[in-house]
Amino acid sequence: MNYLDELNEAQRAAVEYMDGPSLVIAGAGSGKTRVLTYKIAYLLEHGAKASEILALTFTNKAAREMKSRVEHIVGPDTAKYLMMGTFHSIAARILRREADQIGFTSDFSIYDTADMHSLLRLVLKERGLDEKSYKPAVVLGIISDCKSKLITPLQYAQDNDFAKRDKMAKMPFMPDVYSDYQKRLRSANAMDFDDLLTNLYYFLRDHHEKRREYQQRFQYVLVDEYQDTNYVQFLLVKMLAEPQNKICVVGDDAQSIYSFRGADIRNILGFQRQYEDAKLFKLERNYRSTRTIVGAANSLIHHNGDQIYKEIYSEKEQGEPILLTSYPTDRDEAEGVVREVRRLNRPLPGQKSYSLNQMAVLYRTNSQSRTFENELRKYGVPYRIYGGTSFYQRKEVKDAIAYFRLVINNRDWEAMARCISVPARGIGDVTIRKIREEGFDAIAHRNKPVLHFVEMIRGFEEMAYTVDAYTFAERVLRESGLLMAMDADKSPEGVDRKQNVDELLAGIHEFVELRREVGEEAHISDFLSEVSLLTDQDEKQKDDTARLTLMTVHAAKGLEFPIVFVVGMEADLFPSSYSKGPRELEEERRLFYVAITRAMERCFLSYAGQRFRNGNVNLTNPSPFLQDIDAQFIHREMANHTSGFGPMSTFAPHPMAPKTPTAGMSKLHSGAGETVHALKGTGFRNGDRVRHKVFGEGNVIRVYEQSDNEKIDILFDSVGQKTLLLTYAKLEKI
DNA sequence: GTAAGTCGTGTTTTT
DNA sequence: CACGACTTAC
Repeated sequence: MNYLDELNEAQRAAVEYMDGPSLVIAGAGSGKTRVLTYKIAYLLEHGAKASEILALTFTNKAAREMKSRVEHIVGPDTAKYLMMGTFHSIAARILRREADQIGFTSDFSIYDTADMHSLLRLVLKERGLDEKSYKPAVVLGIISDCKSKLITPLQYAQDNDFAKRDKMAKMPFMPDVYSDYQKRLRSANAMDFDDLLTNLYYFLRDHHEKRREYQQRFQYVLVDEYQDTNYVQFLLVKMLAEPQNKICVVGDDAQSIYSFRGADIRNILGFQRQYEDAKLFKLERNYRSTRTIVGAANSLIHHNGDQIYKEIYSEKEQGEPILLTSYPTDRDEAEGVVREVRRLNRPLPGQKSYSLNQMAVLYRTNSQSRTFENELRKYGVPYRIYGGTSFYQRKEVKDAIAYFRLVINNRDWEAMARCISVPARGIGDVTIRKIREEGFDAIAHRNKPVLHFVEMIRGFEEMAYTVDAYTFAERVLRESGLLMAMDADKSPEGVDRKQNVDELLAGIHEFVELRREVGEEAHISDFLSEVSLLTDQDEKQKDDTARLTLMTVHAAKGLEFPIVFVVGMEADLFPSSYSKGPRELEEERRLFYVAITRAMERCFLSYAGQRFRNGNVNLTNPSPFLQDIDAQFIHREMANHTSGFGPMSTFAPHPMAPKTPTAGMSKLHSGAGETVHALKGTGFRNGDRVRHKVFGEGNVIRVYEQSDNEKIDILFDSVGQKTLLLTYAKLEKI
């Protein structure tokens, strides 16, 4: 086959080697996916059976993409036998098959974050523990951390260091909490995400025959994004690849950005120590970006210590320098970026034009998207935000799915709690607790609503395996009263929620149809086992309007855009204020590296002198990372206050400023010491002495007004070292 | 038992 | 600001 000609020397060497363990260090934009897909094709051509190949990814999207690309080369008939998927989905698939051997049924539920949260709260309540010291997010974090390191509740209880740490954190009963939590999961016939991995590991470790069977089956093991594996994933991969160790891991230590989720960069750094005969392939040629972008990224990442040495290079043109712009406020930043987007989208004659699809705005935190949304809406620029709460995490969708879950696994208490309370059917917390303690039967005969509920679910159970998933879902949601309750809610959010549930039903319908085409009938349980691991933000777009992409840097990993804006380049934001330690700082730097290397042609960086955060205006400093990029690649500029008032130094009223006060002004009280929201209007006059909530005192130099969005800017004299230009802040008069 | 009002807290998040 | 958890009032 001539596809090997499409590979460079390093890529080709990596593709052709499969006699033993190999590590492919794939720099950003170096054709990593290409190597993986061609490698699979190559294996298939050289005698491997599709079913012998196990390929593990981190996202469903990555798995789908790789599968479709392999399919393209070897054809669907071969490709369909490949074992390809995320760690979690492959683990779930095996565990469902072997469930009875470890005390679960094959219909076990998979608990997502919301379920885990509510289960934990139940455990805490039962133990009479205070959620102030046992913060659920923290506790779940500790538990997850333990699981990814294969520390059982028993081991946890015997560990003195943990005991000491928990005592300091005022959580002495952590071992009990952990243990209760696990017991509850088991009795609910449920696993959380981490359990999928640990349970599979323990199962294979303890069942020699089964282990040998799977080891035999998976002759070749390939792992994508290896830098993001945690300890249990490392062990699983290692175990499955034994004894022949035909294992190939692909990754980039410079793009390891998930250590906060348990990923251990040492897995990739130590691979060659783990397998002493491992071959190392480095893909250093970048096919994505200009030399400037690659050079800038290199200069940045070289400030990190621990890494596998490599020098990424590009053979493309030098390209434009990275433009670094400083703005007075976050709003100005958003406006400036939107202005640039529009300019690039609809350029002057003779200049290159870019579709909105070719541009992306990347930020550190989701909350930064709002400012951009406002500006984009103002100018009617179509955009699309990735991330946030995904479809299947939405309350209304979870409520609907809870019915299916409960019918399939009637020990799933979290699902039950949801079903019972939506729609409201006169069963409250007290009754739910009683049911939990005494069981349904004890309560049902003396409680009408409960009896009715039980009978309803029983009725659904009869249907579950006799009708297809769609018919089932539709009837359950209708007969449970959920659809009717949702129709009754005429509020805009309510209508929105109904739409989401309708979309869920449509999705189930599509699922059933797809299965039907292959001649299978899909039951609701089939849908459930597929959907429980789809946290995936639905890719499919309603129309083909070109849209500007907005997303976090994390979400951007693996993607590329001709034009990339990395915004909010400020200290305590990027790098995050939570990342003060050297290790954390290095991870943030890698994150910035990921951000820059998304850009193919042009990269814009920006920061604002002050930023509205958590209801306050904060003065900011430029990100220290900006110093890490070699100055030769950067061009700096300072933008004026662009919000429509003219330059900062001019105090003359803007021609567009309204002559009369803006709406809401009369409502405002601004007595001494009273907190006011400048957003709603301003009771301030030029020359007022004011105290800002965070930064002390100053004189009001000028009050600007703007009619179109009811936002008021107030320019102050020096507060600390800076002049504040407040757009929406809490102020006190003094 | 439910619906409206106050309080407090606040990264990133492939599964 | 903006959301979720808790408290208060029906």
